Formats: sequence, structure tokens, C-alpha cells
Amino acid sequence: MTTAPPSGTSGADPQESTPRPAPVRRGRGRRPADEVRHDILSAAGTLLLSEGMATFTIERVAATAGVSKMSIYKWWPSKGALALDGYFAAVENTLAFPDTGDIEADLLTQLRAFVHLTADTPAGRVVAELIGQSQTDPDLAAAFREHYSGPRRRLAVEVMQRAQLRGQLRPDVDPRIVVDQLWGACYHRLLIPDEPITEEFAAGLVANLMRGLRP
Amino acid sequence: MTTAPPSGTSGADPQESTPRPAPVRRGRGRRPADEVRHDILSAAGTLLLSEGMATFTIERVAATAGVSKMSIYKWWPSKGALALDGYFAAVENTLAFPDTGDIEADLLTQLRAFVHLTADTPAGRVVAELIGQSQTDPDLAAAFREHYSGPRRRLAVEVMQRAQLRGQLRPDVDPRIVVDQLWGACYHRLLIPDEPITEEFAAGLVANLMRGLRP
DNA sequence: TCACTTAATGGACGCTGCGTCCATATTAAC
DNA sequence: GTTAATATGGACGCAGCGTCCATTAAGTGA
Repeated sequence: MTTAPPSGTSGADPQESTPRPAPVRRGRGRRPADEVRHDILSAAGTLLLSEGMATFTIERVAATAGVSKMSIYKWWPSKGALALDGYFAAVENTLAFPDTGDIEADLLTQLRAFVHLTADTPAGRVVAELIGQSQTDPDLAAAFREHYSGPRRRLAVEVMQRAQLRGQLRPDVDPRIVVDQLWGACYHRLLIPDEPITEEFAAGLVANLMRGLRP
Repeated sequence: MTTAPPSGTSGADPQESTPRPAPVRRGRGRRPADEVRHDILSAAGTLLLSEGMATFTIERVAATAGVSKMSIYKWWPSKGALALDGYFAAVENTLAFPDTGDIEADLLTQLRAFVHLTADTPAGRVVAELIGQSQTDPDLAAAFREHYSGPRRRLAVEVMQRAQLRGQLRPDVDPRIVVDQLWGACYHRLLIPDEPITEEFAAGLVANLMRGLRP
């Protein structure tokens, strides 16, 4: 969080070259598109992280953002798509995947990050609700695959392919399947919480796969 | 809706060449509880399998079953819980888990059954939507764990524990984690369809885990 | 500078579904 | 046969959806 939010709710930015006499009051009339979009995304992210998907509605986002519903419908096709963008706007989105040369250590590091995310932040719960919503919201499903699961999956596959070239992984295994056996297993516990998501779980995932189950 | 006279003749006339003799126009008054429950579950299952969770509403189930909403609210706390029971009522629910003595073959058999279920029947899609709904429906989440995921998970763990006693699996692996790496991986592809669910996928899941990823 | 174009707002609309509440009708239980 | 139980139809207020309009302000170019 920076100390100088340029578009705070309270006042105009005095650093702008054009002085604005009455920026606080909102009424009818045209407003800068970026400003409107920012207000919407900010409100959507806040509502999503604080109360979750169950009470997330277009009307509430509009009211919180001080924006009309039409402005929202103009840019987002469904409440799920809006929620996803709100999530991205609210959450630090680090897509870094370490590649230190030790594939086993790198996988464990990433899985530990997942454990931490679900244990110590609301992000895990929110992502689970977004995946849930995407089951009956095609627009969200498409956006989720394109902007969330797709890039992450690709990144993990690439790291494993490099490990295969280094000879650290059997060349005949399909890295795409391994992704499902590591992160898919995590999402499984996130979405169907029969068992907890712990550090031991993460360690077990890697150990089982690397060593194999045979005695 | 026109106001129909209280006599039985004028109630549901429009399409009265239906081969079903039973669905006589119903009016007010007490009915056998089992009969009402059956009508509700039957309608819920039919609606769920034919149109999915997106258009599944209490009102529609009530109308289809020829039942008042109150009768539904009397027995089910949420639409998700009703949908789950409707699913069980409509789908052949085989919980058999083979234990031939060859754990690798048995796991593959079960995973192939999952592939078949998602490819050739609407059950996979429906289960995915139920899991999705359960993310924002605590009643459904509880019922799903108790009646669906819990028993299935337990069964798989028991089979693997027996395999451990037979010496077919390393004694130090946690079967609960293996469940996530096999079925969790399948549900991952079901819920986030970046990659298809195929026989090769099922075979790869088992092969990766049994042999291990190391060269 | 000023007229013109663009677009966001408040407010309203009809619709669906929710969850609840009755009065009534009818069967099940005694 | 009488009584108690309960399912039904119908209505209620509420929330949210998705769309539409007239108003009003910001941006644009001459």
C-alpha cells in the first residue's frame, strides 16, 4: 500500500496541471473512463475480499463504488468476470516461479507458497469461490482460464520441462499431469475440505511423486 | 393462470394425452409424506441432470413436482442440499471399490470409471456444479462431505492401507495424500478444464505416482 | 472561447427467485 | 366418525437482475 493514492475518495489531485474546482461531488455527467474503472475495480476487490462471493452483487459494487450499474455492464459481461478482475486488482499478483536448478526444492517452495496463501490470507477462500462460480458462469470460466489457471499452468510446465532437459525428471512423464498431481491436489483440498492444507501435505505431495509409491 | 373451478375436470387439461395415469390434478390437503418426498426428489434429479445447476431453482422444482415450496423448505435447508439429494436419487450410485490384490490395477480401474463418468454421462458436469455451489452454500458443503466425498475418500484410503499391509505400497506414504494426487487431480481437470480428462491421463496419474518422477 | 459530441449518472421499469406466512382442504390417525 | 395433522394455493415483501431513459457534465475541435 502506497502512501499517496492518486485517486482517493476524498479530494482532487493538486498535482494535476488543470485545477479542478469541484472534484468531490458526484452527480450525473461524464467522468474519465479510467477513474470510473478504477472505482469499480477497487470496490469489487474490497467487497470480494471482505465478504466473499456469497454477497457479491453488481448492485452492491455499484453502490459502493458510487457508480451506476450501466457503467459496470458496459465493461463486464457477468458478475463473475467482474469479481475476477476485482480480485486481480486487490491482490498482489506474483507469478514468479523459482528455477534454481533443483526442481524438487523449487516445487516445494511453490507449494509452500500455496499453503501460506490459503492459511494466512483470504485469497484462498476467494479463489475457491471464483472457481465455484465459474461452474455456472461461462464468462468467468473463460476469463479464469485465460488470466489465472492458464498462465500458472504454463509456467509450472515450463519449469518442469527444463528440469527434464537437465535430467532431473524422467523424460517420459507428462509435466501437465504432474501439475494436476501437485496443484490439482491442493485445489482439491481447497474446494472439498475433507483434509487440511498443511506444510506436511505439501511435502508429502512432492515426496510421493519424486520417490514413487513402490517399496 | 386462469381461475379454475374447484372441480377436478378443468385443472390440467391442455395436454391430457400423456401416458401417465397417476398425475391427477392435485389440490390442497394432506398427502403421504413419502409420496411428496419422492415427487420432490424425482423432479429435482430430473431438472438437475437435464438443465444443470444454473437454472435449478426451488420454484422450478416445486412447480415440476406439483408441490408447494413449503413442502420443500420443510425438509431441505438450501437449494444445494436439495440438488445433492436429487442427484443421488437420479444417479446410479455405485460405491464399489475393487480390491483384487493388485493395487495398481485397482486404482487404474477406478480412475477409468471416473473418466467414463465425465465423458459419457452428465454426472460429471453436475458434480462439478454441486462442488461449485458448495463454495457458497454451507449446507450443501456439509452434506457433500458427509454423503459424497467423505465415504469415497475413506474407501480409497482403506484399499490403499490394505495394499500397504501386503507390501505393495511404501509403508511411510500417507494414503490420504495419494487420494488427492489421483482423484484430486481428476476433479482439478473437471473444475478447471484447461486439459482434457482422458484414459491416457488416468494412466499417467497412476504411472507417475507408482514409478516416481526421478530418472 | 464556444458549440458539439460523448458518456456517466440517478432513477425507474418488469422480471425472477427467495423465504415466509396464511386460510383452506383433505387425508391419516385415533 | 371425529380429530389432528399437514400439503396446497396464493400472497407477501425483499433483493437482485438486466435494460431503458432523460439529464448533466466532461472532453473535443473549430
